[in-house]
Amino acid sequence: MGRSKIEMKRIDNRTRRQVTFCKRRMGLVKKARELSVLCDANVGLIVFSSSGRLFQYAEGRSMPEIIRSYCNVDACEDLAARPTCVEAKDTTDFEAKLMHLKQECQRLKREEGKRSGAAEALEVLSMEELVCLEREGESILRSIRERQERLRTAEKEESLKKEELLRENEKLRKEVEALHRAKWQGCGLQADKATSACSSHSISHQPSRDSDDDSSDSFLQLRLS
Amino acid sequence: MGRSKIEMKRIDNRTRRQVTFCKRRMGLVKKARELSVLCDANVGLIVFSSSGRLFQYAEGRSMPEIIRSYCNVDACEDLAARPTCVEAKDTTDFEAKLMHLKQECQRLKREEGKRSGAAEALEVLSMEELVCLEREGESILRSIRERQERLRTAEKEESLKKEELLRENEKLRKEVEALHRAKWQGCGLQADKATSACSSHSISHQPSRDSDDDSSDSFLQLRLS
DNA sequence: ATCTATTAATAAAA
DNA sequence: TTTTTATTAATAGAT
Repeated sequence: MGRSKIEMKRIDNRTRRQVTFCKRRMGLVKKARELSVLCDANVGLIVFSSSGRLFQYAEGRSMPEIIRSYCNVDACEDLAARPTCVEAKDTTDFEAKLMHLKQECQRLKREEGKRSGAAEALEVLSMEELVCLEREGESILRSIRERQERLRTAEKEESLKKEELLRENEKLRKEVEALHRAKWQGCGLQADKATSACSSHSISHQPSRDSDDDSSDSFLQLRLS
Repeated sequence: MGRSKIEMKRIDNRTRRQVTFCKRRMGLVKKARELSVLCDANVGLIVFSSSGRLFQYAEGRSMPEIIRSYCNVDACEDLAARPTCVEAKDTTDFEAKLMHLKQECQRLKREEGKRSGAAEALEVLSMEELVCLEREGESILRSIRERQERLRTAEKEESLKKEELLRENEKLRKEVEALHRAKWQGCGLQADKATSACSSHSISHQPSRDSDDDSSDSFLQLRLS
């Protein structure tokens, strides 16, 4: 529902994805509330955005209560079944890895912020850095356009080749037709048979309409000879 | 949406309530899936019908994982306090966090690749995506240039203000000089002393050369009065 | 954030 | 229940 239908896959455009996330998250919460109110149900909704932010909604009872009920009814069995100690083993290792990844993530996000042209990100840059970023952006845009151009050229070539093939096909078809006529003329065969045999071999995009005129001519010639 | 609008309160009719519950529950799950797919989010949905039946839906990760993440971020202290769960919780949680961060990192790297205009990254994009990227790039360049423009304007304003200050300073300096001269004339003091006293108070970037012409006028007027 | 053309969900009926 | 259909609601894209 919207100005156009959208494909059911991850939205590539970052901005579009964020806007959609916000809108649909609100829509989902609204629907959850309606289900809870209309049908007297307990609903718990947990949403983690792709950046890891938590959104939650609980109606009827609090989220912990709902989760407890959930754990009693369903899962948590295997959770409870785990031996008390999976050894707080390489927690430090995990922590180190986490730290490392977090830093990497932050760096990437900063880069992304700069590249996404976010006002706050640009606000802190000096003129020198801005000029550098501008050059970079221009170069990227150039590559994008080059790639587009190459794609377009390739497409054009394809269609040219196809046209060429069609033309050649048409030419050959006519040649074959002519040769067949000449042959029938020699053998005294009828023209209509020849025409049908011919068209079954050629790929033609126009219905063989004017074959009447043509064949009537040759028919006339045949009679005269 | 339906043959008629319905009031937002518990549906009294048991049959109607059940039918609505069934339909809306399915609708809610569909919406949850769509949010998850379109926006790359992790969604967990728990629904208890009024008769206590459990329905659940989890996308992205399993419900226990989502709940564990939820518990870490938010509440559920007493759930975490279960002795059996505590030890297991830590490492699995680290694992979940690691996984999440890794995914985030990968996503960011992919984005960066696209944005950096790397040939390999562009090679795999469709014309549609390329056009989208081009628009994005153009918009970013626009923001960068706008920011540059604003910086330049601010700089220009600064320098104008400075010039203005300089001019005013010069004017004031002359005025003071003239007044001093008038005073010395009254007291019979010598002019050279006054000039030196004056320049020590003013900030001037040009040597006080033409002070003679100006002051000579007022000097003349003073003499006449 | 707000608007609106469109698509999607669904209330009632069958 | 499930399907159909007349309506209302959600929302994609634009502003």
